[in-house]
Amino acid sequence: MTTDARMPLSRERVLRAAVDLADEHGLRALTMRRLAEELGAEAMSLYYHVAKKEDVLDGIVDVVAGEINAAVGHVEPDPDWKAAVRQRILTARQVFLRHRWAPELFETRSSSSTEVLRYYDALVGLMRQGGFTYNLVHHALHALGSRALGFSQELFDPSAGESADVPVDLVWQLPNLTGMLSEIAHDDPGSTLGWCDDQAEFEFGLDVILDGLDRLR
Amino acid sequence: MTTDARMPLSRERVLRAAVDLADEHGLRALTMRRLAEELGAEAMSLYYHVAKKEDVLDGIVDVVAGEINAAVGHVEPDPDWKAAVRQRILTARQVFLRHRWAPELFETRSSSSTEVLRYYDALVGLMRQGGFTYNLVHHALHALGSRALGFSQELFDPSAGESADVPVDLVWQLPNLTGMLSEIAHDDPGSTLGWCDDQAEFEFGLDVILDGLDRLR
DNA sequence: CCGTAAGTCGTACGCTGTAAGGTACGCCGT
DNA sequence: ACGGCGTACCTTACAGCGTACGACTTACGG
Repeated sequence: MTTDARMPLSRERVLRAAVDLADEHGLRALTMRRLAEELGAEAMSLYYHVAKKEDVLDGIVDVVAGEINAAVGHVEPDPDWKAAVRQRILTARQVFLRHRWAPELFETRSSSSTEVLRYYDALVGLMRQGGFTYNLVHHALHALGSRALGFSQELFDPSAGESADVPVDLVWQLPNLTGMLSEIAHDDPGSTLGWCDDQAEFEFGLDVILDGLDRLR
Repeated sequence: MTTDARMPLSRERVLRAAVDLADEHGLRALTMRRLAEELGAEAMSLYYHVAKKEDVLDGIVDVVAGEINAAVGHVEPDPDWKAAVRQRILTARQVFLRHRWAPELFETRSSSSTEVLRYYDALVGLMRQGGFTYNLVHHALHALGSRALGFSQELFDPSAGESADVPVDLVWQLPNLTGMLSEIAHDDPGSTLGWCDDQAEFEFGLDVILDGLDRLR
């Protein structure tokens, strides 16, 4: 688990270890002491390469965004703007599936990672080529929200509706919800990102937005 | 600031104080000691009324969702499903504008607040009346994501692109982004929720999705 | 051989959530 | 009247957190 340890520390090595730690044990396990331990060093040694913990968090956002840019760099271009953007976003999503902690982090960082800016720049370029005005691209990015980067935080967990921790008398007050949940065979708990955000639902929402934007083009 | 203090503690009083504290000083200031201080009590006294801090966080989510349900209860019904849903969501959004910390919290809670379930139940009912199948309603909720509740976390902060903390050589690598930002007079920093989510952008994205859903109905 | 810099570490401080146990008070049955 | 008990609150204490500060080790140029 702990890498060979006697390699010299560096900002890159610290950030890569941080990503690995978050991948394996979640964001909560990412503490300076634990991170140092993983690197075979002491907590305070990290501060020579990193300003503070916030810097580590900003850094791993940049690392993940870098992975996204590397991934989308391999997709072949498509003359149809919608297919190109769609493919790009779905490719980016694959990276988030490897780093389940990333959405939560991306949404709470305020400073813009340069890799994220690079990603958006290419996305803007794709839409411009597709005939969008700058103004409409701007609206489009807002409309897509986090979907532009490849994830969407879901607030609604249908599985909770059928789980037993909801009191029975409350269920009677939720006729529409229980009706829906009983009809929807929501039995594909496969590749979820966050809670209940499987591939089909993500693509459905994405296509609704992309089709809507296409009509406004 | 601190309320009159000699009223007896209760779960409700603790949660209301927690909401007030978060409103005034942010989520980071919401610690058990600080919360107790605000109530004129000691930290450990709170644990008689709440299980743990997570319970407080779940509780204030429920409080906010309750405010939303109270607010949407006053909107007059509309035979047009789209107008009804739209009005409902925009009304809910007003509540989030009063509690800027709430989006971040809503997205990191996994357990479903009963008030949130009630909100979704009514929303499902509205769409069913509008002619949606349960299956399409389900897709619709996923497509709306956090917008269904009245907020959308924005990842892209255009103001960062023009701020000086981005090095000049990087700006040259972002022609599309700088082109867009120079053309967009993004000078309405008025009612933002999170970063750069003003009313117009929220409504634009919402309408794109609602129109798209209407066509699928 | 020494000065200086880079890189690492030990110690300590103030903060966090909360486990464990103590204290004051009102209501109860006898 | 009185002992016991549940309710509500408090005191103390502990492990873990981020990190300020200063000391240490090593490498290297003069």
